[in-house]
Amino acid sequence: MTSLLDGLNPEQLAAVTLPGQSALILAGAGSGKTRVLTTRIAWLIQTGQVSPLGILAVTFTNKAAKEMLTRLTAMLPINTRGMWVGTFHGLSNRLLRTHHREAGLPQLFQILDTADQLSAVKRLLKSLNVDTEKFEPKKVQYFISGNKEAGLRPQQIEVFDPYTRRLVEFYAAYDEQCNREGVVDFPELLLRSYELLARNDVLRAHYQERFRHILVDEFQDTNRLQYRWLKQFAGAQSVLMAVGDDDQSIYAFRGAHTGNMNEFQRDYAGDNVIKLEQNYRSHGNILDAANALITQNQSRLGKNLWTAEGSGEPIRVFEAYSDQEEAGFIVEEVKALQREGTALVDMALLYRSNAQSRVLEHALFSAGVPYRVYGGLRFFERQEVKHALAYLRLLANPDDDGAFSRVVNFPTRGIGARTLEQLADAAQAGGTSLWQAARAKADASKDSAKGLPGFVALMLAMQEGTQGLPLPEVIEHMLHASGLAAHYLAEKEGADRLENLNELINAATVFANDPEAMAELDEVGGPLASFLAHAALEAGDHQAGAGTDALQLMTVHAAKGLEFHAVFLGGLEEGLFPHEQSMNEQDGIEEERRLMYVAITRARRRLYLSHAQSRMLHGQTRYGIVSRFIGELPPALLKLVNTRRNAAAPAGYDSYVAPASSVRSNTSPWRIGMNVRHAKFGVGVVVNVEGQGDDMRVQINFGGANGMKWLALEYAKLEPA
DNA sequence: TCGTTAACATTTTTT
DNA sequence: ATGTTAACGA
Repeated sequence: MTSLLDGLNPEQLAAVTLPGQSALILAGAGSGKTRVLTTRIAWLIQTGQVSPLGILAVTFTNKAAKEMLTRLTAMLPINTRGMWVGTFHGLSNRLLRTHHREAGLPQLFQILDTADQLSAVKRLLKSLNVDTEKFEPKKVQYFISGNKEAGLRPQQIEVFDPYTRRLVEFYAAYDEQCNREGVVDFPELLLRSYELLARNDVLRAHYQERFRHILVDEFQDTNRLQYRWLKQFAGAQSVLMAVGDDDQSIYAFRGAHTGNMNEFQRDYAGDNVIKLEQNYRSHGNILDAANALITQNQSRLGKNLWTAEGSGEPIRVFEAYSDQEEAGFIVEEVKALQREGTALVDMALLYRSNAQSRVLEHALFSAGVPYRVYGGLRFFERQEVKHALAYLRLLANPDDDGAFSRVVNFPTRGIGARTLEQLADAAQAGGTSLWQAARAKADASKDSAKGLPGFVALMLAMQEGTQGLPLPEVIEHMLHASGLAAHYLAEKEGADRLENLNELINAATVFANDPEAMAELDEVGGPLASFLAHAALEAGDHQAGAGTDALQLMTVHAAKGLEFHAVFLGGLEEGLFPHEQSMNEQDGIEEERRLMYVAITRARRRLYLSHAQSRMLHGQTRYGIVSRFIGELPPALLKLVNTRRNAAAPAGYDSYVAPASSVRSNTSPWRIGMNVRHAKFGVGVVVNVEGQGDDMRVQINFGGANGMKWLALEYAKLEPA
């Protein structure tokens, strides 16, 4: 009989079977972290140390939670229903639905995503007549969310200046608005849950008694509030296991607090720290490079990856003249690897920022290489889907002013800014929601066919018409009754949007038939509310093309947790990677270096690093020098593979150790402001110069009929005039 | 109310 | 270069 424990290395085994004590697991990249986590849960259950209901397992992404459940059901013949395995937000949602009264929330509270939250802030600032030049909505939103994530309510924030005082007032008013409307933003889900347990001794005791084993994934990414949230669930006999890798902490910019790892040691684990350092993913050279790089960071707990496999191939470095040449090189290599039998899905093009994908996409498209770009707009974030969801939200909770504002005049039904302003005033005066105010107004009005009364009639009819219908039919009814379907049908470019709306019905059908998903949320508010929560908490994979063999394009951030046979990392230039914005930030370079570490450790067998001397950025050519990170890798592991020139690498590859002088001075004879003569266009003045050497081109104003011209110096015959 | 234009900003991202 | 949003005029 095979055991769960078969095939684990000694450290993994120690982590999986650790008896009754809390521990911190430092799990390096590719060290079998997820396996340890799921095997431990399975082992605890199988050996009868805990019932499935006694487990609390928390992840960051829905994907990770799903993966954990899938692996768990493969290992154990148990029903995962009712088990608390999920994301911080998903579990908070469950807690708050169950105890909505104690938490001071309506049962059907709606969840605001980041965009909804921003429009709520805008609406608030408008109602307070705030000058949005002085207080940008984005900044106010950032302030509110930031403080919530630090666990702070308005009255707990220390104020030293009038500006902050104002922000705190907005925060308080914003909370009031949300309470009035029955909506909850992302950080509020956590803060509300935390406060609920912190204040309610009975509830806290209940959950602490229940959860004997608490496990957290990606612990290095937790923020302060998440850690405090966890601590509320941990009772005297709870055993905690936090799994993380400080070297892969790349989300400090959004509030992740690596200090949590030290605090966790102090609070729970003590010396109980297990390091998983054996890597099952990459060949030796790749790991040596990663180790050498990350050693340069000062603040780390310390860890060194090793592998039982051989060194493998050297890391290939390509130095391009331009981003275009870089892209061309990558495409050629990809095609060569494909010819040798590597599937495209097993190769990835990684970059620091999304803007870099454009050139790559262009080159791939021209070469006919299928590719798939990750990131970008997700399904539930699309405009048409948001409109549809807003109608549904309004059906579930008419007092949701955000949803009301979004659709009251969409599709347009002749309700202008004037009307809405009056409505907002009336609502504010009467202390009611927009919907209530609109109803009052409609009742007083004679003509109920159009305008605001028309909208009120529409919603009332919709409420009635959807009564008792199954979820997909509710949506279908809404799409037609609201006029959304007709609107996008009439629109020139509306076909895609219509398709997405149909896809929404599909999603609802799938959701309504998925016992797991329904079981999770159905008990707490009905299918519509469950579906809306699902839409808010799980933005939806931008699927399409799954299953086909396509090259993978994504940012380094998005690649975390993934692995590929071959990885191409482009744009290794100072200012781009490390990003220039990071240089001003506290510990910015160290986070960039961790990011580089993540990128390197994605590769199983082959790793390409490339950089370009010139690159189009924001419509201008920028000249960059090679990233310091290449210089931080042991030269012996690198191989320069430029084929077009420098067929052989320069001795010792020293130029990378001291990246000094790639910046060229502008030696061109053509300068801005200079008068020049052209054979055909006559005399003009140089207004702009771009590029280097043969690539150089100048913009000249010839005036009159010829006007502005861009001329390539390689071809245009110019002389000073 | 709607369509056009000017201004603007532009690292990374999940929930 | 490019996409998005705010302001403006028909």
